[in-house]
Amino acid sequence: MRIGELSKATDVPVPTIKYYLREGLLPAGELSSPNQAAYGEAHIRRLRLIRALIDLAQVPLAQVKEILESLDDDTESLHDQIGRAHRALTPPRRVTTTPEARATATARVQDLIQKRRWSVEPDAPALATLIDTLAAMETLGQTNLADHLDTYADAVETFTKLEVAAVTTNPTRDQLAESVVIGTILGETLIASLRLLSQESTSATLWKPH
Amino acid sequence: MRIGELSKATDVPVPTIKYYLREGLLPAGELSSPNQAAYGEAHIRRLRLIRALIDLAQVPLAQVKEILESLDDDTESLHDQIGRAHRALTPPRRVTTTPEARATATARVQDLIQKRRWSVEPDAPALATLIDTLAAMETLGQTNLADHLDTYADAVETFTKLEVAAVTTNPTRDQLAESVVIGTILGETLIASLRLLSQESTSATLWKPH
DNA sequence: GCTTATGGATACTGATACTATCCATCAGAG
DNA sequence: CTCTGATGGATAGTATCAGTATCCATAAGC
Repeated sequence: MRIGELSKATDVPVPTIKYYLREGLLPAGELSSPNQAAYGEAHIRRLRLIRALIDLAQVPLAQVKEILESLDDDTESLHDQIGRAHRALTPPRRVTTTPEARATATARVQDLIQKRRWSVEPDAPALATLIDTLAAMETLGQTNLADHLDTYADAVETFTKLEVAAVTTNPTRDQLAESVVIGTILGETLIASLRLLSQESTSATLWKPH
Repeated sequence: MRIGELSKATDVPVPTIKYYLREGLLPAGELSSPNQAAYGEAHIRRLRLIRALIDLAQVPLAQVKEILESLDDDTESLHDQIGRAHRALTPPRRVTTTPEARATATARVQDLIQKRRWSVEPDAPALATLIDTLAAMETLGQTNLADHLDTYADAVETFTKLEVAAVTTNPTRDQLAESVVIGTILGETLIASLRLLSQESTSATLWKPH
């Protein structure tokens, strides 16, 4: 397959494919002569994955690159690969909330983690985001949701169990890793859009004028 | 309060506050003379809300503006205000999946909506995202999750019920609208980070080397 | 042999979210 | 009452991101 056909198959413009090749997101095709390369099915799959992560999950290109490198590196443990995917989903934030709100939020989260016997690294990226979010809700005078943290955590544990079960049926380590990463990232988009649909429906019945 | 104090109170640099004023995200202070304006508590709140939406929920500035305008416009129905928040969370995507995958996904989603008696506009932004996400999962050979759509939908309905209950205790329409919008947007960040924590914990116990 | 496509390199673009600078004015300290 | 530093407003500049565009020598396929 030449680059034009790859472009047609994935609907990604040729210059964009070239860009991904330059950036190292896509492995080079097999060169038969200095300006002739052949691409295969793997390139189509990879390109589709890249676009799904960028377009659907809004993962920055640099993080996509990291994730892909991690997936291609079979010396890395599955746990570390997941860690990278997580980091891709939680960009570094510099949030300001009142120190009191932060303290309350931190305590609440620590409590949650302890009660659920979750084993979480203290520098987990999602930990900071969770604390910041709770603190922001508090600062904005929106405490109601935080009071139901436990209910949220229950639901979220259900998701995780489901995903682990779904994913461990995968035969090979490679496929497993890819499944987990796709599930983690696209799963988030899936849940978010489902939630919006459910909200819209509820909003329509409760608050739609007339 | 002068702009410098506002800056100190919120930890947002003065030039950034000026920028938000220019862009119409923040209402102007009360002018006492051509170069002297006074800001109040409302400005602090507003600024904190803006930063939470931008930093935590990654909502683009232009969308933040739209949401705030909608919140300030009391002729708009709550349902429409929620609609705007939803649109802010679902940027227009141009995704390519195989037509077959799209068809399957569309049918699946229609089925889900019908069975749950959700009332959703056919052009709801989240609808397209959900279909695209399922189609992408299918195209990427990751069908497992989609088979549990119903379980996800159950959990998500729980969220919505919880949020509606939490929010309808608000006395005034204004506060209600703000609560709903904050809950919708920051709630997403909350759920996402909780999910990552749960995943990390599971991953640590299952797959952490040694 | 002629048109079109290709790989590779380099340069340019548009959007986003700020920062920086300038300036005339003004408040408050000394 | 003067001097310093902040302020409102305007305009210009910057960094990052994610591509697009252009050029060129070479190769494919009719």
